[in-house]
Formats: sequence, C-alpha cells, structure tokens
Amino acid sequence: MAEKKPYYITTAIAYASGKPHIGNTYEIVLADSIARFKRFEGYDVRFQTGTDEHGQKIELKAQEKGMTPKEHVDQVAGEIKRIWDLMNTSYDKFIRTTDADHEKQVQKIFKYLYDKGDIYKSEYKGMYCTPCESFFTESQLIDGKCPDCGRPVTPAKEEAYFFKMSKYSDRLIQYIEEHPEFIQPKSRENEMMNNFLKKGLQDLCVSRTSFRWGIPVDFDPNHVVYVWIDALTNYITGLGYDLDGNHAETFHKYWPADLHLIGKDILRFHTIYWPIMLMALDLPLPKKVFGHPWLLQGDGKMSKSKGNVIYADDLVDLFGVDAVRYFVLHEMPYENDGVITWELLVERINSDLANTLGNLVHRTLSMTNKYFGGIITNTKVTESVDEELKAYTKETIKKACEAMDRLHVADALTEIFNLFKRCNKYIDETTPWILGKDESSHPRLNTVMYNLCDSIMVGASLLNSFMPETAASIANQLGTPLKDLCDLDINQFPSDHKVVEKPEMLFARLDLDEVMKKVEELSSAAEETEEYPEVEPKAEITIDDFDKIQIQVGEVLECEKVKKAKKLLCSKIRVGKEVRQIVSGIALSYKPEEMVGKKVAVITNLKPAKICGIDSQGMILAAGEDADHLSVLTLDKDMLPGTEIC
RNA sequence: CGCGGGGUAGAGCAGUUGGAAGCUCGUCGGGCCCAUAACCCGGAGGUCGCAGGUUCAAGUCCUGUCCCCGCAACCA
Repeated sequence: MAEKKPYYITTAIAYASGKPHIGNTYEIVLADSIARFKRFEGYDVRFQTGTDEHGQKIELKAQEKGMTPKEHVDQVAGEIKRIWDLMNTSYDKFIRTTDADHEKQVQKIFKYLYDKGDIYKSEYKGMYCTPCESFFTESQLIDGKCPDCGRPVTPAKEEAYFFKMSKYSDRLIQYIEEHPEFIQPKSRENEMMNNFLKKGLQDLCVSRTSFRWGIPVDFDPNHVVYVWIDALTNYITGLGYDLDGNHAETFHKYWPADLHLIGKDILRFHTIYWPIMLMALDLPLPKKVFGHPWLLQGDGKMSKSKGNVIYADDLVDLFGVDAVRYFVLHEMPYENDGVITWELLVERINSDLANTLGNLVHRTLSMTNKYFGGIITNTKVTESVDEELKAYTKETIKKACEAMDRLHVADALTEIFNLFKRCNKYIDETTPWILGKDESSHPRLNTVMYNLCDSIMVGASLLNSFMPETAASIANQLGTPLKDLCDLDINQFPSDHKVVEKPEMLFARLDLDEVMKKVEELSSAAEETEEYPEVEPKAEITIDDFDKIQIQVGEVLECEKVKKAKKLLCSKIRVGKEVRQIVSGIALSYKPEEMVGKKVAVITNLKPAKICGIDSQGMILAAGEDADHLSVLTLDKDMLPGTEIC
C-alpha cells in the first residue's frame, strides 16, 4: 500500500493570560474536525496546538497573583489543555513557547537572521513616559503628552532590533498572486494586499527591553525576543525544526504546513510576517492560511468586560461535548461570523440532535428489536425506494468530502444530517409498522431495517470527525465498527447481525426554560466571583501636580457626531463666559441629543489639539474603559457653568 | 473621497458562469403512530436595502444612494 500522504494542520497558539472562552474553543474544535476528517480520508495527519506564554501581560498578571511567570503559565497552560481535552480534540502535539527546545531554536533563528542582516539593531525613536514605562510615537501623543496618563513625556531612544520586512515584500506579493488559495477566505486577501503590502511594509520591531519575561537574545542579554519570532515559529519548532539542519524526521515529513487555522483578527501576522520570516529562513511557505470567523454572543463579540462570556466547560456541563461541538461547527458559516445564544443552542439540539438523529436511531433500533429480536438479515427483498435511499447515501459521502475540501465544515455537517432526514423519510415511505403486522411481509421488513442500519452506519462514519462520541455510540448500538472513507460504501452492513437490545437515547430534548434556569444559576455564581476592574497604578503625585489640572463645570449647548469618525462627538460647551468646542470619543456610549443640556466635568487647561481635523479645546471626563460603556461625569447638585472643580 | 465585506420570508442563512426565488427553525393545515409530543407531506409568508441603467431575460452585471460590519486611523 502506498504511503499515506502527510497533512499538517495547526491552530494559533492560545495566549496564556487567562481561561479561553467558547470563541477561542471554537478554533480548536474546528481544527479537530478537519484533522479527524483528513485522517478519515486516509491522510497521515499531524495536528498541533499549544500556548503562547511570553510577554509583558503575562509578567504583570503573574505579579498580581503573586506568582512567578512560569508558575502562572504552567497553571494557565494546564487549564487550556484541560479544556482542549474536555472538547475531545485529537491534537498530536501541544507546544508551549516556554519549551526548552523551542526557546533554543528561537534564539538560533534570531541570531541567524541578525548575522544575515535581515535583523538589525536600531532604536525606537519616540517619546517616553517614565511612570508608564512606555514608548509612544509622535502621532500617538496627546497634546504632546502621554496618551495614557497625560503626563509630559521626554524624547528618548530605546535600543531595539528590527526585521527588514520590505526586503521580502515583493516576493510575498508575487507569492500571493501566484497562489490564490493561500489566503482564505478570499475577501481577506484584498485587505492584506491593499492595506499593507502595497502600501509598503515598515520594518518590524522584534525585540523588547521593557520586560524580562521572554526568550533572551543570547548575544545581547538586555533584549528579549518579541512575540513575532517567538510565537510564529512554533509551527516549525514543534515539528523539530533545527536551524543547523539537523531537523527531526517529523519536520521533513510535515513541513510546509497544509493549513494554519487562525482567527481572522490575526490573519495579518500569518499572511505577512510569518511568510516573510520563512522566506528569510529559506523555508517553503504554508499552503493555506484560513482566518475563520468569530462566534458572537447575541449581538456583540464576547469579551470579559461585557460580562457575556460563555465558557466551554459550562456548556459541556449543560449540554454535553458533542452537542457543543455540533453547535459551534454547524452555526459557523465559512465567511461570516456566527451567533451563539441559549435559544439557538436549545433549538439546534432539539431539532437536529434529538429529533432528527437521536430519534432516528432510537426508532430504528426499537423496531428491529420489536420485530426481529434485534437480528438484522439482508433478505434482499427490494423496492424502488431502496435505490433512492442508497443513491442518496452514496451522494452524501461525496458531498461531505467536497464540502470539507473547501473547508466548508458547516456544509459538510448539513449534508450528513440531510442523510439522517432522508432515513426518517424512508421509514415513512416503507411503513415498517404495517409490514410488521403481517408475517408474510417480514422478509421485506427485514430488508427495510437492513437498509436503514446500513445508511445510518454510513452517516455515523461520516459524523465521526465532528461528533466522535455520538458516532461511537451509534456504532456501539448497531454493533459494528465505524469505517474510514476507503471502506465506506452502501451495502456493507453485516447480515444476520444482532444490534443492541435496549437502545439508548443519544440526545434528550431540552426545555428552554429549564436551561435558562440553570444558566441563571451559573451566572449568579459567576457574579459573586466577578473581578473589579484592573487598573494599573500610576506613580504617586503631589497636590501640586494635581493642582496643575484645571477642571471646570461645562454645560453642553450643542452636540453633533463627527462625520468620518465612529467614536467622536463634537460638543459646544459653555465654560463660564466662553463657549468651547470639544471633541470626545464617546459616540458609542452617548447620542448627541443625550449630551445636550448635561453639565459635565471638563479639563480646561489642556492644550488645544486637532482630532480628525477638528479643533478641540479641552476634555470631557468620563469613566470606563470600553468605548461603548462610558459614563460621563455629571454633577450631583446644579452648578453654574465655569465653576471650578477641585 | 483610506481598504474591504454585507443588506434575500418572522428569525438565521444558501444562491456557482445572468435563464421560472431556495434551505433550516418558527407558523398554519393534513398524514402516521415504529419512535425522544418525535417522524412524513402540504400551505401561507419575500416588489432579493433604495433609485436608475445594460439585456429577450438581473438577487446575479453597471452607475448612483442609504444603512450595517470588519481592517486601518482615531479616542484629548
């Protein structure tokens, strides 16, 4: 037999700052179903996932928790791995960027690129805010001051290493043009080309000195390797890549990757930076990068601060692994974002899993037991409807494979469930309960039951990649093993074969009210442990420092949206005798007419600046971090506009 | 005039090269009773965002316009 063709698929590595939610979890399940399907098709699959464990955020997070960064990432990586396992994902390799062999290769790669001249040492020229320990470019500055804390910044330079992106950009443009399959979905390709590549790439800063938790640049220990080279290279180091050429066998076998599966938000890094790094290393580029859509809850992207996070383990507790896998895979179109709500979840589970599939298996097995004591014999008393069912079954195999080839996972699932629906229809067409009444019809009845079991087995074998537990349960109840694609065909079900005596329900129907009750319990439990906002402490100031800021009461006289800007409102505000024009980024939280008449706190001695081309003379104070959940400061008692606040 | 995607039945979505508007859920009516009040059939419901244009023929191509959403910018 010919050697199996290799297939290498990866997910993005998860950032180990906290627990992943269902949106993150979607990616690993999607990758898993593709990996399993490729194995089913006969490929020698390698499926890699892992965690990205360096960086300042993790350093800080660990500090807050009173842990070392290593302790922190060990804990989070364990948690992520637990959830990946809970979702029943079949990854072959879980790489961590803190793995010793990964770190070693990253250092070698960095050094090699430096020696080669693709990485050069330069400096970050910019303005530095000492208390914030941050650099800003001129354009980021607010009124010449730190955009975070508003304090003065000093011109400073920080040493950093840069990667010469522009050197390779023409080659990359050519590659993308010659490989239309490379960036998926296609619409994203234009975005990358027009927004970045054709505009000209800026050199990429690839080292940092502002934090320590990273892989040290071994020839310049003040620097740590910044995320790009550290994280992206996991795809090759995880295969045993060695810069000196002593690659592990797995690297020879599996590189270049067949598919990098990533969220659409990081497509840029994977279709621009990563290919360029590979070019610099003289390695072939991955064959395909697919930026999958997001799973949104209700009408917004899930985020902690919105308090609408759904975690995979809660869902699994409530519905079971396969129901969750089914939902996320099925509800996710190829290109547009998918929506997850409790109502939709319950609807899908009831109608597809319980009614169509669960009930089909149950009624089939019940009948074979009722009429034949569970023994199925292919008596070959056929009618024309049988051929229709068989043709449909065969066609489903083909259609599912085609859909998977195009990575249209949801469509493949739909095809499989259409087969189950066709089976239900077949039962109505053949009316086994009538055949069962008359002893002389039993040979025909036997063939009907045989055909049903045969098609269900085909369906279950196809379903195995998406819902492994369910497929296994069906196979178990039918008493025959699942098949791989090469053996998958109609009329392969064994004859004179005994199925399980007491069929089990695969999925119970759910009551939405009961589910919502449980959800309430969960969310109220979560509320108790809700964290207060995390605010980075700023350096202590004196009363004199504070005194430099002049805050006054301002009355909003007029207010309108700034065209061309999504978040900006432009207000005319009375402060004492004068009326100022102030632009503020609160349009997502306030409508212009809401603002009119409000008396708000205004910083009045801020140097005027232009925002989106409009003059702004001051700043309205507001609380909140998310642009769509801001609250402007108003006054408890009525005061005249212009009154000083101190 | 920064780049790109989208507006199709109550909801969620398909509609490949222009050739009789589809799917799932819901809803209404019927059938069936093996089965998890499940299954099967049928009906109602859309001037395919709006306005023009090309064509024998446009959801599908062109122009203009309104509204949503990404990316970029910006958030005083």
